Amino acid sequence: MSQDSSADRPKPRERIVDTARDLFHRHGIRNVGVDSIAEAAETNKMTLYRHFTSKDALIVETLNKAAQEAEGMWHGLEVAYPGDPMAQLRAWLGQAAQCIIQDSRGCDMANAAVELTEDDHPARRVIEEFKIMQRNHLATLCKGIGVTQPDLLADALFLLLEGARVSRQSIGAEGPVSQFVRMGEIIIASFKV
Amino acid sequence: MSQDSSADRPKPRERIVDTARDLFHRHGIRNVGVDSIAEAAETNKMTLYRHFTSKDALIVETLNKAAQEAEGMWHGLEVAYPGDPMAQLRAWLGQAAQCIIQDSRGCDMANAAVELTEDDHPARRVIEEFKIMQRNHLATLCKGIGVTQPDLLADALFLLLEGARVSRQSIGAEGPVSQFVRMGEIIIASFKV
DNA sequence: TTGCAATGTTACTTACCAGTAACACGCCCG
DNA sequence: CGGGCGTGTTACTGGTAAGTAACATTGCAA
Repeated sequence: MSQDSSADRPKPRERIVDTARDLFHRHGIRNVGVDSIAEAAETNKMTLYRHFTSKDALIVETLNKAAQEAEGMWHGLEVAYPGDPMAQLRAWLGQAAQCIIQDSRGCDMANAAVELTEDDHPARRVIEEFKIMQRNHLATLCKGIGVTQPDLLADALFLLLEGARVSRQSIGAEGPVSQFVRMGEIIIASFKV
Repeated sequence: MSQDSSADRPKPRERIVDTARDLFHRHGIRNVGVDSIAEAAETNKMTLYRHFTSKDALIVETLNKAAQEAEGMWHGLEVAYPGDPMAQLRAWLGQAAQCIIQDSRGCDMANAAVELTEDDHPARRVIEEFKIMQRNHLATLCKGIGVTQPDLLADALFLLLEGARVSRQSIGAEGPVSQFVRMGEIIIASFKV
């Protein structure tokens, strides 16, 4: 064991990314300085800048990590209900609802798009690709449950989730957001046959 | 006529609010400084601070003005199709679609909620009240078109619009957003009887 | 015309933040 | 044991942003 209090904690780079994700998520990207990140990650600004060329590069890295986790979530659904897209879709609905209720700060990707308004910001590319992937995952499931307009259903569910996550931040969890699962089920049912 | 080039332009206070709204909308609140606002409003920082005690106060004022305009929009719908809630709802759907397509920057209220993360920020109260009003307006229309679950329909349409406006900023106008009107009509139809 | 009220101008303070320089330390591998 | 490599520390630069002070100007109204 090292003389440090926390023996086997991750390396600085990983701590920085994880801490930055958490702080960005809770307070917003523009409201968090690199100094705070370094301090919260129990390291310092120099080490941060040895791993990332700029704050923007760190932002991109945190979004990439978020995208990676999301991919894992989709994979998890497929593993949990193999060959049963309807079950996967229901599970997705439930997980999304849980996420919305528990977390008041919405989707990091969508929030980043709101905060980073420069057209050529490197994060915008990551955000767009991520959202396209999410929609495609949904579309794949919808194509497997036997509806006449799977793409349109996927779009509807996509917008429903986007709306719920952003509304959670403005109108709270007791408004329309609380009906998320019911609405999802009704929309799915209305597309059947 | 005054010796100024533009003869009968609004007073500084109004110019400041309008300019701030525009800049906040286009670039995000945190990305716009009071100096830029004053300059773009063709006045100066001192005059700005004589009318508003702080940047936060100006933010609140811009959101209030946005809320006021939105109320005018709802009133316009009622005037255009008096006693015909279904026509008002369709017109609302069309106007919202127009707004989403033409403007890439989403809803000022929702965006402000993303940027202003402090729980006690004075703007959060304005934002929440505004969103509740929007949902109530929708619910009023839905109660007039003869559906079994008007509140649930209102919630669905509310989230649909919220999702479309926020998605416009991440995935663009050619994705799920492009199906906004169709999805709105399908959802309304699915709630009928 | 006088005089007040709103506006304009310049300059300043204070604070924060992104990014860098120079140097010191400690740990692991050979 | 020695030498890097990653890390820590301090201090700094340059820029920007919120907010204020003091003074000049304009315009309207009595």
